[in-house]
Amino acid sequence: MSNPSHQYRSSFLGLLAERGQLQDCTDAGGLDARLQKEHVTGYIGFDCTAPSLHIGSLSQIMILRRLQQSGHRPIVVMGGGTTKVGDPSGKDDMRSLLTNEQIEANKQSIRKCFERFLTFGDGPSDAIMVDNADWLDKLEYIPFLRDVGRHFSVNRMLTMDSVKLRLERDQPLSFLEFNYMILQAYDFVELFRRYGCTLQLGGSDQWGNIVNGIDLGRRVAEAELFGVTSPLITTASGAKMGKTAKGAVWLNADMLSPYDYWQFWRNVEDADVGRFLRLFTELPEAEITRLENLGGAERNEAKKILANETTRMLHGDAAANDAAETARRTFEEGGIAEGLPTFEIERARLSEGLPLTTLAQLSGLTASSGEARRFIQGGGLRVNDEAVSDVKAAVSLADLTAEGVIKLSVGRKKHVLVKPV
RNA sequence: GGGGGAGUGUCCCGAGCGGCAAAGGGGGCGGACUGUAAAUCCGCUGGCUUCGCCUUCGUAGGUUCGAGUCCUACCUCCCCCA
Repeated sequence: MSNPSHQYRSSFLGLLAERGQLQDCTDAGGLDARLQKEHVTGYIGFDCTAPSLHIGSLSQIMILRRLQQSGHRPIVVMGGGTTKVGDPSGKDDMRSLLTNEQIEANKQSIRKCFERFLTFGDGPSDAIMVDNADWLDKLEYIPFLRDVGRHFSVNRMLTMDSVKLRLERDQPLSFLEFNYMILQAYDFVELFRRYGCTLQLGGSDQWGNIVNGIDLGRRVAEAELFGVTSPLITTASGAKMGKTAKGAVWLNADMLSPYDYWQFWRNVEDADVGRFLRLFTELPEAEITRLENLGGAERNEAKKILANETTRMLHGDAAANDAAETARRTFEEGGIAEGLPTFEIERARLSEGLPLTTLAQLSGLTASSGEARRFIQGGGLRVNDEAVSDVKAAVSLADLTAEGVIKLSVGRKKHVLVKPV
């Protein structure tokens, strides 16, 4: 249920609604009033299951940013504690357990990217970052059960989607994971006590966890807490956001280059452009309306703007400009742009002549020489923009272009420059 | 504790009388068509020094000329009984 923005008086809820990031809300009227009259502290928790967040989390990050822009205080909660337990929501099978060392390393790696989206500090609307391991690790089992566990009915826990879906599909659910919702609920209460946090935000799959936290807060702390969820973001064709052939679309530059990040946004489906501009940029509504109504090939202009804006926000102006320029030269001029991935090889090896399949594999263009062979057979591999048909073709210094490199390509979009050294 | 069932190509789902690099989907990638889009059609979707060799079907052994397929033990999960 998407609510028209005019229903809300507070700038924050109005903004979320306008941007398509409002799915559900507990006591919308009460929260709306609260947001108008005081600084509200709100949080979102992030798992530490990987060394980087990916764009599946980007909508959540944008929500925290919008919370801050609306004058409120965001808390980024790193799930250093809850990741040790594993959230069963939306997953069919049990995740393999990460070691404490892995979780800690992931946490350190993830935290950096928030600085690009939020302003941290000590002011009333400055963001703070905390790790729920700070309090979860120290819990004592029996006292915790008596203080918190008694407020949870197993009967009701079994009806929560995260649990119910597993059971219905005969998928295993360990007792460890079963506890996740209790810990997340407890997080909310702990954040209320420590920071006066009264709002939890999250994806729609977190609704149950959020409501549990609100209930628990009322029971153990007489707190009036609120919850807001945002829609699960999918592409127009229904796929989950962010999976590509190479894997997830990571936010950390060392996991996915700014150029590839830019390309991801440049290549979204037509039908997604307007929605993504609203979700992932801060362009004004009027401009987005104009862009999404561009027809035919002009739609590409809207995609470039989407790519520029999203890349700029994550990686900065310089990286976004570089990516755009590299793309322009590669695709619009069909030329050779320095921004493309470059592979260096000893001049001597090249002078002897090297099988193309080997070079494609070495340079990382293809995963194996066998894959390179298949691409050649399928007419998908090019040297200096010319298709190669001979599986046994060799490459040598004679293939250097005027720029002194050899451009290898697979498909329209994947290129590597081979440079002799 | 007892009985029954399941684990297949490291993207997923899923067939598989002892001859299997292993059916079929989905997804992905490449080609054609386009606008670096969608839809459609075609092809590919273990590795290598490729007329051949090597590694794969939960783990470890065994039977066999030959095992994903049979036997034994173990691990994990599901269901039923206690």
